[in-house]
Amino acid sequence: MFKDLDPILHSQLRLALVSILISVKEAEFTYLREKTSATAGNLSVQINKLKEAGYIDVAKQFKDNYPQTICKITPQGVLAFEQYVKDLQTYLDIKK
Amino acid sequence: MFKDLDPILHSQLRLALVSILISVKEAEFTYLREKTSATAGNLSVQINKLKEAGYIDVAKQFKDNYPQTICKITPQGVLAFEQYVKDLQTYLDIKK
DNA sequence: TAAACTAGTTTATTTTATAAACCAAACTCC
DNA sequence: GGAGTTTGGTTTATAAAATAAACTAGTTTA
Repeated sequence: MFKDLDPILHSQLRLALVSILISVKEAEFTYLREKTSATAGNLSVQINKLKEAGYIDVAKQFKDNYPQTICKITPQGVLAFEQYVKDLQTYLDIKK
Repeated sequence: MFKDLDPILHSQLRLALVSILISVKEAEFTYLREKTSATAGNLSVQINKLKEAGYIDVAKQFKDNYPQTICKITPQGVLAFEQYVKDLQTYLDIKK
C-alpha cells in the first residue's frame, strides 16, 4: 500500500535542494541559501548528506578570491527524486 | 517559492494515517497498525500527536472484552492534508 | 493456573533537524 | 596598517522527532 519514502529526500530542506538542482542543473551555495532561506550551517550539513548519498556532486573552488561551492545533481539523484515522487503518490492518491 | 510543510504531516507514518483516515472516515488501532506496518508503540505516539494537533478524534471503548481505539479524521485534519498536498507541489513541480 | 496473546501505553534510545558558535580569508576605511 | 565588517562557509551543540524496547492491564487457551 504505502511505499517507504527515501529518508534522504523526505526532509524539507533536502527536498528543496534537489528540486532546485533538478531544474537548474548547477547552483552555488549562496544561491541555494537564498532560494531556500536556510541558515548557512543547516545548508552546509544537508548538502553534505546529499553528497554522501551520491545525489549531488559538490565542487569547491575560488571565485574572485572567495571560496565557492558548486552543487550539481547526479543521475542517481534524479532517479531518487523521481522514485520519491512516485512513492509519495501512494500517500496522496486517495481512492474513495 | 517553497512553502513550509506542516511538520505534523511531514512524517511518513502520520501522513499515512491521515491518508487512510480521509478515505475510510473511521478506523481502529489494529487496522491502522496493519495498514501501516507500524509498531504499536510508534502508532500510539503518532496517533496522539495527530489528536493533539486536532487532526483526528480518538475514541476509546471496549469491544468483545478488549480495549478498542477508534480514530476519525476531523474537518481540520482534512484541511491540513489538502494544504500539505498543495504546499508539496511547490517542491515537486519543476519548471524548466 | 500458567503460558501466551490482545491492545495498547510509557519510557528510553537513536536519529534528525536546526541553531549557535566558530574559522579563515578578504575587504573597508580612517 | 590595524580594527572592524563581510563573505563563504564548517563544526559543534542543542532541540525535536522517530523509533524501539519495555511495560501494563486484562483475556483467552490449554
